[in-house]
Amino acid sequence: MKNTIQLTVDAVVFGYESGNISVLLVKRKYEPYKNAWALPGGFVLENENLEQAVERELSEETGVKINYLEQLYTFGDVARDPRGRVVSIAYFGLVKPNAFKLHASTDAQKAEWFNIAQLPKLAFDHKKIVQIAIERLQGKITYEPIGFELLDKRFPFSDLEKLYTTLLGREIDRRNFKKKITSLKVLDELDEKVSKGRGRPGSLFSFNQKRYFQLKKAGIIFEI
Amino acid sequence: MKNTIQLTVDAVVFGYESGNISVLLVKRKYEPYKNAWALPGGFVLENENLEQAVERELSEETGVKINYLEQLYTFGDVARDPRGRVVSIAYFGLVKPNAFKLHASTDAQKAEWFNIAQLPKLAFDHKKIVQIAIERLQGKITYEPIGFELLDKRFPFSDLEKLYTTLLGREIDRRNFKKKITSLKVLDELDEKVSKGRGRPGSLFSFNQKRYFQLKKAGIIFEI
DNA sequence: ACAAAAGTGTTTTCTATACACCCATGG
DNA sequence: CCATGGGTGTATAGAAAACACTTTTGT
Repeated sequence: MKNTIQLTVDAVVFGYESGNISVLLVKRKYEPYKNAWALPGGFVLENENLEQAVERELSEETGVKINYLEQLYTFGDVARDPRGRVVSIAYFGLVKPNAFKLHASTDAQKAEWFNIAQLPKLAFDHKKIVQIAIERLQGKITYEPIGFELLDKRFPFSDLEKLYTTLLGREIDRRNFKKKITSLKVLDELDEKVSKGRGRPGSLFSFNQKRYFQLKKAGIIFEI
Repeated sequence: MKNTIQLTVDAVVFGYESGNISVLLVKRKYEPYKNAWALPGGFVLENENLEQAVERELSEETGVKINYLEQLYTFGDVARDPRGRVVSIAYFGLVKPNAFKLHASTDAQKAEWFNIAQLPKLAFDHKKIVQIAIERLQGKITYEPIGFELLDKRFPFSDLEKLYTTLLGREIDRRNFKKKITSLKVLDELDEKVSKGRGRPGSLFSFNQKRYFQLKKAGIIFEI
């Protein structure tokens, strides 16, 4: 049986910085969709696993090192790519704020972060892929503690709170939220405090990694 | 870029009958893993969508018509198939009890239902795939009303209850469970009653399709 | 009459939510 | 001293869980 189906991976990588959730996009250097914005990604090599392909493409096209990666969905409609039959396995990634420095190369002219509310027109069916990824992010953050993956190792509590209000698109009660998070015991409060220009300085927190992985492994219910 | 990666689909199809949750397996007719049990599935044709491929393979190999189908996960490890690089997109399916009559053909010697607690040794990485599918089924049934997909159109309430106790692997309180389900208003109680040999006969119920699709669309929270 | 399955409400506990004032710092 | 953001507790309402006896049928 001769198979002429091509296989690619695409990555929807989210980053968060000061109230903005961004997606990483690259400007295509070649046809099809030359000069259009698209998700970073490309053909899977025969001797690499899928995750390796994603990490390689991300590194080649954007220089970003991923912090959290999971498979999102596989898109295989017959007509999704003008080059012929191309099935794409989409991944969902999160990076910490210090990954915001980019350097494009290979197949990409440049890589940039775009606020998820102001995305440009995208190549292929990538708009749909991004949409599904956003839904997954919003869904997931309410029942798994993945929000931490988007923050620095040490962060003020207000950053976590702001991340959640941004992602969920609604205000949350600071006291109730802190109660919930505190009850999970995933946060260690550090001695250090940090000031945001004006106002009372806040304590820095960090993850309790052990506890965090325990919860994750247990598939813990973590409703916000 | 020449791509010699092959693409297959595999289906983990669950059926339920009188307290038994079963998975549909086929006995392989050809190498590799000739005579071993495996998930129904096969190569994706260039001009068919992924779901079409699943349905075609299921129909060819088992004669089963699927009632609910969703994508499960894509398995792409380099060494998962001795024939070379084969990436498989696994699907998750549910069928109603009247689908329990099977007729194998094409690549399969025969098709059979196996209780999920007594599976034979499986070809490829299909054991892992089945495991992931079982986790998905157990997870999903607690927050989406997919349990109905496994029952006949008209069923006694005790069947639904038993399905849940079986899937969750624990007893559930009949009164609380009925309260929960009733509050969703997805069930219509029919006038007809049915007896299970001995004991008091129970009313038959059916889904309120409209309400059911409303809930599904709204991604309703449906915790059991 | 007894064994087997169906049907039915109330109480208690826990969790989610609503809500407002004081504190520490920089300008 | 004032503007800005950080920190903290309690009361209420709603949902989940615990719990046991009666009814209907077949044998």
